Amino acid sequence: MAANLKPGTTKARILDTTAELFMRYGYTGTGLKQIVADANAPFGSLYHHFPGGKQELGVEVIHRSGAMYLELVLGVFDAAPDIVTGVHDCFAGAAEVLRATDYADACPIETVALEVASTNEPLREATAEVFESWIEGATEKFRAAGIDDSTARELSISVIALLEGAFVLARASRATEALDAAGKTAAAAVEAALRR
Amino acid sequence: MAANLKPGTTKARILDTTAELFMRYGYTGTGLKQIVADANAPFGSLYHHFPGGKQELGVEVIHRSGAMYLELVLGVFDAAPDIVTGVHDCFAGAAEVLRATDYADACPIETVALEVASTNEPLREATAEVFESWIEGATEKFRAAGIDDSTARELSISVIALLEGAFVLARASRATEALDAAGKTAAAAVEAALRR
DNA sequence: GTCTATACTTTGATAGAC
DNA sequence: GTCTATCAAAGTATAGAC
Repeated sequence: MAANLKPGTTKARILDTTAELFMRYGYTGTGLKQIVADANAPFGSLYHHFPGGKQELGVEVIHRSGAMYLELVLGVFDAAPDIVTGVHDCFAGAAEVLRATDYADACPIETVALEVASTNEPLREATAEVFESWIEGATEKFRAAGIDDSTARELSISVIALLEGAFVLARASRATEALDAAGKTAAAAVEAALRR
Repeated sequence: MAANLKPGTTKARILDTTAELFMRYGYTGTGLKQIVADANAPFGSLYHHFPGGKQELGVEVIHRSGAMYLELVLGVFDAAPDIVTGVHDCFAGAAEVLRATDYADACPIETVALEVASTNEPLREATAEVFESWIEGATEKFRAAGIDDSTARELSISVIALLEGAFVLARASRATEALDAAGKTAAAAVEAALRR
C-alpha cells in the first residue's frame, strides 16, 4: 500500500518518478529505462519491487496518483466558503498549475486511461476505480450541501468531465481559456442544482 | 489534401487504417508495421506516400479525422429540430457508437492529443487546430440560434469539454453513464444560454 | 536487497531489387 | 511505384555477481 511507504526510499522514488512521467508522456510513452534514470535507481530494483514489471508498477502508480489527486482537490474544496466557490477554485487552481508547468501537469491518469482503455484490462480497471472514487468523493460533497443523491452523482460526473475535457483542450492549445470556460459552466451547473 | 484523394487507393487505406488505430491505441501505441499490415499495404509504400514518416502521417490523419468528425457531428446537429435537441443527440449518438464498438471508438484524436501535447510540437499544433475548428463550428451554430458571441464560444468549449471528458470516463468504466450525465448538463447549459 | 550486464523483441527508418 | 530485406535504436525483461 502507498500508506505505509517511507518517502525517499528507492521504491518511493520509482513511484513518484513514474507518476510524473505518466502524466506528461503517458504509459506507452514512458520507458522503464527512463524511469530508473530519472529516479536514480538501478534497473534491477524496479523488478525487485515490482515483479510484475511495467504493468504492476502502472497499477500501483494509478491508484497512488488517483488517491493523492483526490486529496488535493478535496483540500481546495474544503478551503472554500461554499461548494460553488470550491468548484470554481479547482478549475482556477488547475489552470495555474498548467501555466506553471508549461502545460504538462494536468490530470495524473487521463492520458494513461485513454491509452489502456482498449489494450490492458488490469490498467483499465485501475483507472476506472480511480475515476469512480473521485465521482463518489464529489457526490458526497454535493449531497452534504443538500443536493439529492441522483442529481449529486450526475453533477459530479459532469464536473469531472468538464475538468478532464478542459485539460485536453488546454494542453493541446497551450492556453487556459478552456479551463476558464469549463469552470464557469461547472459552477453554474452546481448553482442550478442548489436552486432545485 | 484529403479532398482530392481517391478512396480505395493505397494511400487512402493507410490513412483510414491509421485513423482507426490512433483512436483505439493512440499515437505511441500504434506501430507502423501494424498500420501497413492492417491496411494491406507494403511497408515501402508508407514512406513513399509519407516521406516524413510517422509524424507526417500523424499530422495528416489528425487533420483528416478532425474534419470528418466535425462533419459527422454537424450532421447530427442539423438533423435535430433545435440546438438543445441537437446537443442531446450528439451525446446519445456517441454513447451508442461506444457501446457498439466495445468502448473503443470515441473521439478520433483525444488520446493522441494528450500523448503528444508535451512531446511533439507539429502533432500538438495539429490537434490544437482541430479542436479550434470544432469550437468555431459549434460557436457558429450557437450564434445562429441567437446566443451572443462571447457566451457562444464559452458554451462551445464547455460542450466539447463535456464530451471529451465523458469519453474518458466512459471508456475507462466501460459504461455510458458519463455520456448520459454530461449530455444532460450540456443540454441544460445551452438552454440556460438561450434564456439570457 | 543492490546493481550491472545482457538477452530478446519491437520500434521507426532505409536501401535497393524489381 | 511496389515490395522485401535489413539496420540501428529503444523497448521490456532476465540472469547472476555482489
